[in-house]
Amino acid sequence: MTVVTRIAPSPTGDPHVGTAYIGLFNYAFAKRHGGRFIFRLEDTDRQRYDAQAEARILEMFSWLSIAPDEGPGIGGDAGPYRQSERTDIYRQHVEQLLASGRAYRAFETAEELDAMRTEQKLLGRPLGYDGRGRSVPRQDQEERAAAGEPHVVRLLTPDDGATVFVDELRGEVSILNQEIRDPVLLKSDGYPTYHLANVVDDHLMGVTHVIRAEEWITSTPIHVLLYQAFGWPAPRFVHMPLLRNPDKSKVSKRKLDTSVASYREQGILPEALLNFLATMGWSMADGSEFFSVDEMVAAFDIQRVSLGGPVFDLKKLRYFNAKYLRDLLSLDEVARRVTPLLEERGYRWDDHDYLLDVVDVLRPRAETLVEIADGAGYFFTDEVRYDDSARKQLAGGQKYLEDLEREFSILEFFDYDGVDDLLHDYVQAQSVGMGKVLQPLRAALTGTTSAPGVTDLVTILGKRRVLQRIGQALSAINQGLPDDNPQRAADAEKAAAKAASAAKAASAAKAASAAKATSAGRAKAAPANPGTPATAPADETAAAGDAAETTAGTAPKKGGTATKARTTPAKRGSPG
RNA sequence: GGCCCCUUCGACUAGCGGUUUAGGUCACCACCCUUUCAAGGUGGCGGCACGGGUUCGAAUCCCGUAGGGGUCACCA
Repeated sequence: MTVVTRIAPSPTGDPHVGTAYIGLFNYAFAKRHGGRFIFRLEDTDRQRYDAQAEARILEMFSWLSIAPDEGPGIGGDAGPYRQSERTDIYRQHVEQLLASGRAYRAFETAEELDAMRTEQKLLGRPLGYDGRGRSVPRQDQEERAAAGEPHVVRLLTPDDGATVFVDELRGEVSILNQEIRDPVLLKSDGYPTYHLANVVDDHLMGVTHVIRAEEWITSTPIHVLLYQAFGWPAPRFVHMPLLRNPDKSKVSKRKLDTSVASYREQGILPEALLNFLATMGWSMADGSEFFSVDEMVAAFDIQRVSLGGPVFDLKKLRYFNAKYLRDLLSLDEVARRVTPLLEERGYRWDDHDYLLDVVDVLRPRAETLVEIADGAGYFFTDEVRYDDSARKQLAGGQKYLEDLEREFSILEFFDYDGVDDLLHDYVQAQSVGMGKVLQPLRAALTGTTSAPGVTDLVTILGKRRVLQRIGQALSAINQGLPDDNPQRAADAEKAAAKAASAAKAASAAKAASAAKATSAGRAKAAPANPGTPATAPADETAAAGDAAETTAGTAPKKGGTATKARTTPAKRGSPG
């Protein structure tokens, strides 16, 4: 018997992490046993139906590389795979149950059922359908149905005893039949309910293992009863623990971001999401925590699912993502994936090695693709904005910047070692701390004080841009560091506006208000340095690459940062 | 509330009667490295929900209690 599993989402909102989660385990189980994984659309709720959803869910699985073997738009022998296209099948099966007396037509209106529930609540009685429709004679049921009276079809369930099934992870689960209240099989709109469609389809599609979320556990007896009513063997059941919000309730978009597309937009990698999801309630026997889907499949054992509901922890997801970004994926791969994000921001470069250098120094400091792209600005545009800490450094670094401008301009070998030696020599000659000199330089180069190593920055940016930026910084210093902080400028603008409105009252205030507006305007109009997004200086990068030949084999410095050891064009040894 | 499921550090988990002074990871803290920020290294904090049994021996088995979750729709 070949194993067949399925993922059966309903096309409602955004593709959900829970769907990805259950899909992953169904996929892993099927593949581990050489079986098939089916995608089936449970679109029987016409009220909540979202026409976009099907394509988006499929797109999600495609992004995750969890490929169904059968499904809508994919094909397969057991189609159609949209339940809305199988209504005839369900109707036939309902007829069968009606004929055998295992189901009956019920004519209560929604209002009547509401009233029933209200009464039950009032009397403190157990909630649920009380089976009142059972007493309508079959003859009457058929006549009323034939006359076009709206109705549903309900499964006739036993009142006594219990229905037992085996959950592969929990063992026997037994539920008293009195808890099962003649569930609706066919709705008055002619569409089947989940229970009917699910059982009929799982049977017809040859599903051998139903792997679904724990929330289904209490309705499994309904399904078991249905299989019995049809005279079919039931599949095996596996109920996965429910993913949880931080407060332990089941994941919901009210309390957590449950949209896979949203994580994708945030720069989460599919590999990381999957790996993270895999560790929710499951672990590798050898204890490894980083593994691909293929590795998971190869080692998959459903019995290693743990039953406590795992909390979906954003921090850990981001950690996994960061791990993939800096260690598990190749530099080339990461570069390939940030490329569209950089292009979106209008950044251009014409030397692929330049991109690699940039990504190489940025990725250990980022947790998502978006963070890499967001932090890459100063590598692609000369419009450097100085933040508060940067201006502080600049203010005290004028002399060093002037010196370095001169030194760099006469530096012949503008590669990692050349720059590094120059910097060290200079700092030593000044007999000051490294930070004293390098922080102002970093600020001039990037506009921030938290950035990659200065030697890396200088080497990657290249001589021309380094000199240009130092020049820009020096003129900014000379102009008294005009305030180009966007936040501050905005604040100033706001203050000016406020002052302006206040000025209406008092003419005496007019002059002051005008002055303020002027200063705010100047601040706003004084970006540190005009400039357009520039192209990476390919020549300089290439020059650095050439020099790399001599140092390519250099072992990482002891105690040095990993970044420095393998980062720079020089060290990476990429001839332009 | 009835029924069902679950219960190891704040979070994810390893553990399936003795190899355990309960291991790993994230988070957090400290230190190291260090030109900033990261990364990395080292160390630390912190847990078997509780109570009974069974057993020579229990985190591991049983019962009870407590807690958490799910479910009680013509939604899935």
